[in-house]
Amino acid sequence: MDTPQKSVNTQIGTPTSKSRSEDSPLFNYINSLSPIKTRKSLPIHHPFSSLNFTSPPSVFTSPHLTTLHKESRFFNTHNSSSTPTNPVEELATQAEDTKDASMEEEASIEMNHDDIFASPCGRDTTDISLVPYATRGENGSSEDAGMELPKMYDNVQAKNDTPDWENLISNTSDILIFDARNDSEALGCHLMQRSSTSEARFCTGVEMRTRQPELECSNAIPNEAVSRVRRRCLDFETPENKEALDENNIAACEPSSSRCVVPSIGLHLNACSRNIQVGFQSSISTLQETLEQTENETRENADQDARVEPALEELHMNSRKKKKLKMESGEGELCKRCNCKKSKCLKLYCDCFAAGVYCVESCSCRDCFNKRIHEDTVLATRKQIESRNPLAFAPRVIRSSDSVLETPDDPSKTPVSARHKRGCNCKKSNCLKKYCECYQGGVGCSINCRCEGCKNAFGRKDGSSNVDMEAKQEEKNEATEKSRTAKTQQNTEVLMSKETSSALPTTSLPIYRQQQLPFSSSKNLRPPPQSLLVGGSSSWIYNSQYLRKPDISLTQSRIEKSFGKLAEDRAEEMHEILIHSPIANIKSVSPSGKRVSPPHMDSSSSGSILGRKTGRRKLILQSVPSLPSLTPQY
DNA sequence: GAGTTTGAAACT
DNA sequence: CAGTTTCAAACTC
Repeated sequence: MDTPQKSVNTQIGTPTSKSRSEDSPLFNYINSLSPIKTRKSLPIHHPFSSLNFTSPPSVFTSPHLTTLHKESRFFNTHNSSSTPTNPVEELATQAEDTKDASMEEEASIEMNHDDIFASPCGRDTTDISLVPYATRGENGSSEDAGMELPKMYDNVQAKNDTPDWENLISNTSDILIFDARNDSEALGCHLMQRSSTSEARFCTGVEMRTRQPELECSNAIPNEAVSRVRRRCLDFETPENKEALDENNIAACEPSSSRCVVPSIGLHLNACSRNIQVGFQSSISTLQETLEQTENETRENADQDARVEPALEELHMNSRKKKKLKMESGEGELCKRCNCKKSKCLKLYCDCFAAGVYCVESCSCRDCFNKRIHEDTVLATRKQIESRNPLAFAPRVIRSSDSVLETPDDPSKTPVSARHKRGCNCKKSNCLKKYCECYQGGVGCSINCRCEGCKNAFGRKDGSSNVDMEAKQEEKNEATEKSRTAKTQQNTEVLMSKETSSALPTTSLPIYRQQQLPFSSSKNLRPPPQSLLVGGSSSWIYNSQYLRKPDISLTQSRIEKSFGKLAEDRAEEMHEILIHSPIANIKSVSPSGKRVSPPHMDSSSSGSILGRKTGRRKLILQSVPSLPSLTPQY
């Protein structure tokens, strides 16, 4: 199948240089003398041909191979940049801010594994927060199932990149036509690639191919640009910064820093979102021009969001009044501040700890051990808690249609787009106050809940949810969806750039699964502000005030929304990995059974999920063997 | 800001 | 597994 493509690629790969030389009498003469010389030039003219030949479209390619392939691809690409006639390289050059950036790319790429496996807190902020705790267990054991995720990322990414290059070659003409008007555009396209890549990450091989047309633009730019973006995201995670952060054991919400995140299984957007925000902010500065192009649309989206928001906003009005005070003090809700007195911030009582982040100076906790200096203690404690409940640090709120799959046999299940995984146990609050985790998470109660007198505004346990509100939201969603679809057709580039914004975080989150945006793409349902954040108590990060920011901040909010979804997905993924991995034997249900209801555990639901996401799930389980880390653990 | 309420988390 | 205790956030005044 690839053969014809190869030949075509070979033909169109270097049209200009070839035509010149081959037409020259000198060439003919040389050719007659020594064909070897002619061949010798081929690698130069077809720097990507070999890549094309080695492209393994198979989804089930060994991760090892794909990883290696990816690396080799990168270096090939990098080497190819020395070929001055390479149009790709020209575009890459355009996309380069500095030459140093390109040099950093190698480090960036190579840092991936490092970031994933090695660093605990600091350098990792973005990545490690999403790395399963098991991934870097204290002994660095690779037996943990969590290890699979980073590899999966590499695997899939490599698989994705490969088709990109295939496409790149096959669409050389497009490359030549493509004219990135500026760096931002180029990067934007690249980011688009990242987005598409990330989306395709969970597609089957066939799906990935079908998506390729969307990648044409990105094909015009080598992965260096992408890597550079990633690198930029990691700029905040340099050892220097980490040192600085670690010294004070804070990171928190200072704009220039990232909050230290406890490496964990948890998907704690409390930290992640912030990290993403910080990291992406850097990228945004580079992509500002691109974003300006999308600003109008972004504002429109903001308006759309605003239209959905009020109903939900009311529900949180009271709490916002108080939170506003925090916001005014500059802290806001982007970072959680705990107030623990007795738990030493080493129990799930502590929001910071539960969110997988270290406490910060602004916390009011006492005898806090949830600090980097006590990393060992923190990790040990986390491990202990996870041994008791593997999902202890997993998001509590599961959003999107997955929720339907959680309890497919539940007729009373409300169409709310998210569910609390374990369900609440409210007795007196009627699930109308933030005591209720469901309500706090902005989701309706479900059959998993054991609440009494449920009046959850987001959906009652008995199914008599706030249908009107949801129906309206659904209508708005559909309308928004249609309008966006139209916009997409009108201006694919811009939209892709926007989507890219959402996808970018995952570029610096190597192991993250990425799907559709939680509420913007497939469903524009604006979640309750707090529900945007999975991870229970961390939800509040997404306050509407933050989300309401138009321009770039809004884009960032989309990132965070995306991340919320990612976190959920990741949690599910972890969940499944837990199910299918050796540690699945760990009791995934709490002793009482009331805290940890494993909605995915039952055969029907898990089967449904697997059925729906069979491709990637099986890919996770089957194509990613337990391989030792390629990089040092520290 | 102090005190109360609440329900999750932890413990027995 | 059920009941109890502990805990900190949410809430009220």
